[in-house]
Amino acid sequence: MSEALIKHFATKLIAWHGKDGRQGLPWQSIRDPYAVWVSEIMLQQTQVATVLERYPRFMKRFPTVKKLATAPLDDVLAEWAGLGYYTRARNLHACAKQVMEEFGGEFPKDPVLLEQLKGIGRSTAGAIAAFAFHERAPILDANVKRILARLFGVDGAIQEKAVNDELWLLAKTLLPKKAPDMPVYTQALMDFGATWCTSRKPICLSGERKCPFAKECQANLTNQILVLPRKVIKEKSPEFNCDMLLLRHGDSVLLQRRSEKAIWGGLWSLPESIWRAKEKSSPATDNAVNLTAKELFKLVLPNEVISSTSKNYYSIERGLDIKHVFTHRRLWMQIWHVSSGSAVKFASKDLKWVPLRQLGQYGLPQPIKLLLQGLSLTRGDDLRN
DNA sequence: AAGCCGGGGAG
DNA sequence: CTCCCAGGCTT
Repeated sequence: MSEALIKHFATKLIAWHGKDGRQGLPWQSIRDPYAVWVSEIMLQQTQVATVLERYPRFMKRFPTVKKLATAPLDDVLAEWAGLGYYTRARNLHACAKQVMEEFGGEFPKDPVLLEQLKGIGRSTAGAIAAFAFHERAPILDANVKRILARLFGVDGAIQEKAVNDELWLLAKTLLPKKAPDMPVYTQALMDFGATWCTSRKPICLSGERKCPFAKECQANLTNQILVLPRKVIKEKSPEFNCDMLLLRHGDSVLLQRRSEKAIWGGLWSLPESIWRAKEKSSPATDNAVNLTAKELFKLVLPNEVISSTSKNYYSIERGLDIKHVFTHRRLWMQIWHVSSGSAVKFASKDLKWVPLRQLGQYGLPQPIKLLLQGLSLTRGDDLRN
């Protein structure tokens, strides 16, 4: 039965980690709760290689929870730009304020209290409690779900509440008895899932190494390694078109702050039309798109007209067609280059002329950042002609 | 329970 | 291309 496995799991896993776990990741040696917290949030749904680049930068810019709490949100978003899931950055900022105001600047060690903070769910609370405070709190991220579903043959879709509850109970049951083992145990779980018990090419199927749980793993014994954890299939993500205005005057480009509720929430981007269900490309629809671009122009600059004859003239021409893939959507962005003879002033604080060389100070969506970087490289081209 | 939110790497 | 991920929040 699995009784023996339950009893010895933590010990065996820690032994595995000593030999084959990942070593030397910068956040592994850290016990400062603030630093642990930042690493846990940044690592959510984000690749280790990416975090290796961005984590030291973030910590250098915001070395303490107080520095983060008192920084302008725009600075935090700018530092977060390119990492995705920007709600994390806004919650990070809000959580820092919470810690300053409600907890006197010190993170609580109780996972139940941690979970009350913005952006910290049950699993992240467990990770922070384990790493920073040696609390016997379980985690249940995608790695752990996969490991447990395979080892104990947990069938049924993991997004079902009953299955999820079962996995949480397992995670809690398997915790090491000694609190001081919590950091290495928690790290071992993540490492084992990330490097050995992987989703597509687990070590037990490649045959290169011998899994320490091979003789006890239910999925292995019943030849269901690639079937578990089971999940419901999601349908193909819908496709959209939209138009974007690349409005330039001299070395500056017009940026618009995005709504916090929208995708890329709170970031600075180009003025953008509504998203339309993707139409087939044809000369006729090309004209329709052009109309949308002109309406968009009218929305941004209600008192101006696109004309090459007036004194402060505007010209419009079709630019790049950029495809961008989200988790649940695919978007084709049609860029429209508009050049103007003068820099119109805007009353709205969400519209702003920004010199190309200052773009680094703004949080931009990744595809827009790349587009504007390309623009900077070819700076000197006169788009007005 | 299902939808929403990014980005990059693996296969 | 598709699938995956150190999830959490909203509906």
